[in-house]
Amino acid sequence: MNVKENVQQILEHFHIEQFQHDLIDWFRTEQRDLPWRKNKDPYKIWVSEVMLQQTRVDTVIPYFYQFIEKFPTLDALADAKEEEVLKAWEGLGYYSRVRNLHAAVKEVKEKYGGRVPASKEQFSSLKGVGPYTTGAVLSIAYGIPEPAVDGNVMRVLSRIFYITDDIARASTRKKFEQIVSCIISHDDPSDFNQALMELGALVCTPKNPSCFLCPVQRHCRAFAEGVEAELPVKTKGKAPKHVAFRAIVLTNEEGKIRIEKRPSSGLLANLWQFPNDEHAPTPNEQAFIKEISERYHVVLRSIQRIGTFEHVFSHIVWHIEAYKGNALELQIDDETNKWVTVDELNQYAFPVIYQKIWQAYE
DNA sequence: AATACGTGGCA
DNA sequence: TTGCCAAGTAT
Repeated sequence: MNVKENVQQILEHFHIEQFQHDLIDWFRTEQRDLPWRKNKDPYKIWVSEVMLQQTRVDTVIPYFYQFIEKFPTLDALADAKEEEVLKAWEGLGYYSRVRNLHAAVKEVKEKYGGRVPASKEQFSSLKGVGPYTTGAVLSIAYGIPEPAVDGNVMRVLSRIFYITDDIARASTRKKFEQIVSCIISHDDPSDFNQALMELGALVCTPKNPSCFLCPVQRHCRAFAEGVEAELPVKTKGKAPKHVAFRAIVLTNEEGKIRIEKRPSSGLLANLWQFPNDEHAPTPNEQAFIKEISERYHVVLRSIQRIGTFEHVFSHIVWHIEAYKGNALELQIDDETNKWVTVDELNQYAFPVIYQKIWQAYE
């Protein structure tokens, strides 16, 4: 059976207009008062959608306020230095999101005069703009009936239609996009898409869904069958790898701190960190002293242990043995290696794990 | 298709 | 405490 026939079959006996009405009516009275819902500024909607990728609403809210205050318009963000943009994102995670957003906004300023394109083709070609963000921004900001299928929507619809496809698989999202394309309200695509997500966040939750107060309970096949707790089907990923290494808060004779910029791709790209042996973990403290002395061209006689730190990423677990040490400085700064004062330290974006090490040092 | 890519919250 | 995330995208 091909995809279209499959979707046809799924939608058989489904009351589309009644569903739209029940869902949107609920959304209009029950939706949360969120900062990105104050207006339809495409730039602000876009920023919020990028921040919300894999990130909780409660976490995003303070970042959104601060980011918009700092970069109130698309042009303001386009004109900003990446250093400042990354700093505004510090602690939010998935930092390539904001580097892509920065690049995309620059492109919009140059090619489209600073106006976010309402064309699916043009908008979706921008860096960091995938199928979800395309649908979300075009529907919410411009009222264009495009599906915006995120984890909430897949969960809600897997229950409504009793769909048992594994939502961890990339291909499954396309099936849900087909379905949403068929059932989306053309009168109000914005409220429809947001309502589906809001329902997933407030009522049709991953655990213990509140079916008794669900506005679309009468449309839900999983509820009718009593299987809502079994859905959605989602296979789990593999266990993260463990990596152990050392890091050091290195001061010079002026009391300045040595920091270095991480590579421009990969984990925590372009963020700053303290000297470490992440890529070639040394077997003992003496070897670490030798390594740091040679790599940074400093005279380092002794180090003191600060403590052991663990940081869990989605795919890696870092175990860092942290030290402090004072060194005789023999090297000049460049773009990616600097001696900075304690005050200057807060201009640079650090991964959370290095913030923890700094706090322990102070 | 499968994996890389962050973080903090919650049961 | 350990697991599972939460409004995804790039490769």
